Order: sequence, then structure tokens, then C-alpha cells
Amino acid sequence: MHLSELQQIRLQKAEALREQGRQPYPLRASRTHTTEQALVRFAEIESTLPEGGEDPASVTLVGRVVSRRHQGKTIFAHIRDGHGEIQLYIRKDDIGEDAFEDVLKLVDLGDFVQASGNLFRTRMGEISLRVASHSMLSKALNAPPEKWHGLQDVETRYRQRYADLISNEDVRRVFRQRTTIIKTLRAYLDERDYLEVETPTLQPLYGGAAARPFTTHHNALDQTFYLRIADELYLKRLLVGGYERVYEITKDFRNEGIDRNHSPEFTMLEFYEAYADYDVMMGMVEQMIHAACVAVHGSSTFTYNGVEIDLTPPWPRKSLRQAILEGSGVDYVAHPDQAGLLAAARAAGGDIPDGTVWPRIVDELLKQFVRPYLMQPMFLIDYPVELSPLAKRKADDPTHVERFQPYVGGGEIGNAFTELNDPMDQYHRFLDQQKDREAGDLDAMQLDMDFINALMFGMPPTGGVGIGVDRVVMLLTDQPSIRDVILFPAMRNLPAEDTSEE
RNA sequence: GCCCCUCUAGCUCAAUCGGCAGAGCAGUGGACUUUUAAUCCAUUGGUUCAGGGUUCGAGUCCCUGGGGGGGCACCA
Repeated sequence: MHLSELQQIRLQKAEALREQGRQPYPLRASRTHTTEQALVRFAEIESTLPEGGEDPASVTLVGRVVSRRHQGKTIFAHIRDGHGEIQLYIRKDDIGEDAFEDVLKLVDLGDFVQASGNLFRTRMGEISLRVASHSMLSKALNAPPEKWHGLQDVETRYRQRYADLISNEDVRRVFRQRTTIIKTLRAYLDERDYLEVETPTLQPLYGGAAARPFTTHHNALDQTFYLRIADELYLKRLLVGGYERVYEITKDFRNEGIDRNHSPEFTMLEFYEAYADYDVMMGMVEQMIHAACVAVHGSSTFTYNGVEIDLTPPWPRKSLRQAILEGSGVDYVAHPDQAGLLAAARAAGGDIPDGTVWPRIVDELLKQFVRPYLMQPMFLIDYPVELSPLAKRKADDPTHVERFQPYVGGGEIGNAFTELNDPMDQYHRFLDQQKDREAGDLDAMQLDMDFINALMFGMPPTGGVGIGVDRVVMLLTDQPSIRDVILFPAMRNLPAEDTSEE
């Protein structure tokens, strides 16, 4: 293992501690207060102290050394724990020459230390700990990134998220907010008597979405399994079983391209409610996303990509047909054939390649003429049946299904239907998918006869929603890439390093 | 899969037309007993992503490969 000069110097300091009979990596730490509690404590008792007085009681704090300033026979340093930062004030007079020399010679930025002493307020007004004794908790061999600019290199930030988190407060904030958002979504459903469930990650057939799967093999069963691309078909089986409200927050896996909006593993929230329809589900979506925004920002509005967005419910609803008509001037219902719609789309200025099938042209019109302008929240509703093999047809228009997608900030954050519960209709739509599959469409859904069997036991009328949790987090934390809201994003392997000893 | 950009010290970044690889932070040595991007003096540190080519001379130009970013395609 090769160590840089800086690493070797730090390693020698660890050895020096051992030679003094002290541990660079002791078994245990003890602290009486977090940094946050210490700051609160002093603020509370300060009025009882004489002017410039110290807290008479001793406290013990722990944390990583994140900055320091030497000034002759005193040292100022900040330590950071999981709750905040506090300044240490170290005087040679207080701790003795040897201990002071230790801080100078053996403690580096990045080390975890423990310090005991009395709280006071400096002349500059900062609550600080006047250190009476200190010890090493963990010697860091890597120097932290540059103190002022932090870690900027995008590749290193993703590959070594730990270093990113150490040096970039914004990144720490984003992932805390991510947790707040997920907790809020979960609490919203829990409060409405939804049952949180777990369905298989390893599935013998993959379904519930159109995507290519990751494929794996179980040795003992000698059988192919697929990592789930969606939970949908299993959650619906639970509706058949009699649960009325179920949800799952979990990772889905799709073996597709990686870009700013797509990660091969991503977090999906799906929830299903018996005796509800897509209108009910729209009401829930706008409320829960709004609640998440309030939880993170304390407000119904937030800024995304420089645009102020207001999530106050209710969100406007517009049919896909109307939105495309307004955006492009094309009424796809007036062009039920591929050639006619292609010509109309191109006449409107659409960039659409030859041979694009009818439903894909509709999708392109949406993508090119509508989606980029949907900055404020809106539900697009009622999609052509060809685009939606798991959704229920509209009563007054069998060419369209009851489906909606919530759009915010120019992107979709979910997909939802009044769920198809007619087993024979579902069976025939699977067969249509099979035909596409045989024609070479690798994304077409597989025929799942067990799911048909479940529907034949009867599934109540149901509303169902899928929310792309990472997309919601990107939106509410104003992050441009899905990698910025996933702690350890998938990266290509680096070439193998030579680890042989010399 | 295709196109464009990018890779320099531990970190953040310079390096003019192809002409001695540099600074700040961090580190090391020193001064400084209320500082906070502390300050001041001195100083160490380089496979310029890898390999090849052109050239008197390559961080810089060319080729191949690798990592990363962006765009396209894919993602109904």
C-alpha cells in the first residue's frame, strides 16, 4: 500500500502516540454534551455568571477537528460533531507544556478528539470550551479537502461521498432533507391507515413498468430472477387479498441508460387505495408533495433552477389532449393513424424520426411542446390507452384511460391510474405486449398469468400512484442531477490498483 | 451506442504562440497567550490520467485507451 508523504507524516504521529503509551484509536469515547447542547447550556446559564465568567461545571465534548489557529501559547480550534460545531480554546498555562505540545505536533485537521473543560464566551463573542484536558479519539491519515472551497471534483465527490460530506455543508443538508421528505411522505400515508408492506425484490417475472431488468440467478433453485423494475403487480395482489390501503417505499432497478434523471437503482413510492379512483389519488399527491415542501422549507413555495414554484393545492388538471393541442396546435384524436399524426406533428415543428409509432408520436409531442413549460405544478390526465397497459379505460371514451402524471419544474414526478381490474381486459393487453415483445420491443411487459389469476379472484376498484422519490428530492432540494440526491451513485469501476507489497 | 468538453501537488486552481511546471490552502520548521479564511518568516511536495507519435523541445499539437461531466439515443 502506497502512502503519500502527507499520509506518512500522519501515520508517524499515530505511532508517536503509541510510543507515549496512548491510543490513536481508543476503544471508547465519553461525552457529556453534544456541541449543540453545550452551546444551549452556556446560553442558558450565562446570565447567572459574572461578566466574562466561565461555566463552573466541566463538560466533555467530542468531534472532528475542522479548523485551527495557532497563536503562540494558545490555540483556537473548531470541532464538529453530528449536531454542529464549537470552538476550543487551548492555553499552554491550562493544560501543561506536554499536552500543549501534543496538540501542536500530533493533532491534525480531520482527527476526532475528546476535550474536557469549562464553557465561556470569548472577547469576539463566541461560546467556546476552555480546554483542561484532551485526548485522541481517532487519528485521520487522510487530510481533509481544502478548507475554503471544499471538495469540488465531481467524480471524487460521487466516488468518495464520505469526503464530500466532510467538506461540503450543502451536501450534508441535501441528504438530511431527503430523509425529511421521505419521512413526511410515509407519515402522510400512515396517518391515513395505509399499511406499509414489503414485496419481492427478486422476481421470477418482471412487470409493472416498461423497462429492461437486471437479471440474476439463484443457485439452489437453479432459476433466473429479475430485480424488480416496479412493485405494482405485487401491491395489487395485496388489494386482491383484501388489504384496502397499501404502500411500499423501496428501490427499483432498471437496466437502462444513466443520465441526470435516471439511475439504475432508484427509490420508488407506490401506494394503492381500494374504492378510490384517480381523482382521489390526485388529491393525495398534491397534498403529500405540498406537505414535504413545507417540512423542508417551512413554506408552500420554493425555488427550483431559479424559478419560484408554488405547490399550494389544488393543482390545475388538464387533459393530455388539451395540453398538446395548446402547446403544438395538434389534436392527436383527429389523426388516429400513424402517417397523419406524423405529418401533423412535423407541420407543427416537431422533430420526429421516420417510423415512429403512433403512441410514441403522442409522447414526443408531450415531450417537445408541453413538458418543458410545466414549471408550476399541474396534473396531465387521460392518456391514450396505447400508452397505458395497466390503466382502466374511461367510461365515456374507451380510447383513453384514467391516468395522470404530476408535473413540476418541467419534469414528471410520478405516474398514476385508476387501476385496471378486469382480468380479461388485462389478459388481452398482456397479449398485445407479447406481440410487441416478439416484434423486438425489449421493454414490453411479460405475460404474468399469476397476476391474471389474482385479478380473477376480484380486485376492488382501485386508485394507484407511483412517485419517483429521487425526482421529488431533486426538486425540493434544487439539485440538478439525480446523483446529487443519491448518497452512493452507481459509477464505473476504476482500473484495478496495484496492491502488491514492495 | 454516438457527439462535445474535461483530467496539472493531498485539496482549489494557474501555466500567453509549443520554450525553466507555479500559486493559495493543507503539510514541515520558526515568531506570536481571545483567534476565527488569524497574521508574519522560511520551506517540503509533481508518473501534468495511461501509452504511443510529431518536434531541437509537449501540460499544451496528433493517435489509441481509461475515468468523469454534458448532450443525443434508450428510458412506451
